[in-house]
Amino acid sequence: MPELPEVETVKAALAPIMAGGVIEEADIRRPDLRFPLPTGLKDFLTGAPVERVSRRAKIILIEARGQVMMLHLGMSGSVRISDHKPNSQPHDHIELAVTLGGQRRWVTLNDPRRFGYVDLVPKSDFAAHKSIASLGPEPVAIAGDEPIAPLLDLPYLDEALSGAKAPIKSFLLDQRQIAGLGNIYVCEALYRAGISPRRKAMSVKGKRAARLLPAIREVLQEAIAQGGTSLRDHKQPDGKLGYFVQSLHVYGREGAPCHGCASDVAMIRQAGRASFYCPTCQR
DNA sequence: CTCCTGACCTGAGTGC
DNA sequence: TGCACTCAGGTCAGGA
Repeated sequence: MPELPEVETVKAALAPIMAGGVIEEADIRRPDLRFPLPTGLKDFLTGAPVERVSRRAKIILIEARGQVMMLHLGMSGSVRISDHKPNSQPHDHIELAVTLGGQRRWVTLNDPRRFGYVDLVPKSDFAAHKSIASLGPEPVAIAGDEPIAPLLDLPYLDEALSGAKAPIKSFLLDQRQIAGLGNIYVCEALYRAGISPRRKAMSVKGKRAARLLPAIREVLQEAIAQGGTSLRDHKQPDGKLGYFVQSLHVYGREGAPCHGCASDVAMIRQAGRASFYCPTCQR
């Protein structure tokens, strides 16, 4: 489900209700998601004063007690925030009760497919964690956030593109190159940049590369501003839908008219993933 | 190394 | 209705 804009939406909802507060209760309802949950997770969480909630790539970071709890939502993970203890839903795996400013709220992690994971790492080892160390730069800066990683820029992008033989579609999905993009926003960024997903990454240079960078930034920033993209069941933590789905130009629109030239949007498979694009506008 | 495939898991949608 | 099948927002191990 969640790419950078959806994860950013979750983090932006969690930060004001968790940072500076205390996790008073932690209900861990199964031993694993994609991986076994870290040993001692319940003890770590129970009574923990939360220092900060942030995000790197698609991973939510909750800092407390000298450690960082890493939360990845995988394909189907979501977070709900409730003012009252919620009725348990299928696939609610972790429920936290958090108190801040005298108000208690409940934070529930739901993940039907369990492709998500939770890990716990000392702050001093965070940068070396295998899910963090290999990540590429962050594509967008979030107003008010301290930078957690280098920001994507054109010199970096040009250099990274120049050595990549894979299609640009696969390149952009590779978290080691740029962190945070997923299938929706790669398709949309390539549409905005007028670049075919089939083009070899190393052939994206000059004006094409210069168009790609703002296309990536703008599509992500617009999606964040609209609360992400709700396709099937994705919701923001307050239960609202993400409205960026209205702004999709190609993703999920196979056979529908291109918004630019009215020819049919095409769908191909690349590295096992669907790529949607306009064969006329994207070269 | 790089790149691609299949696996992980459940639920929603489609077609018969 | 029911069943079989395909597909889904993401990684990750393994093989070419």
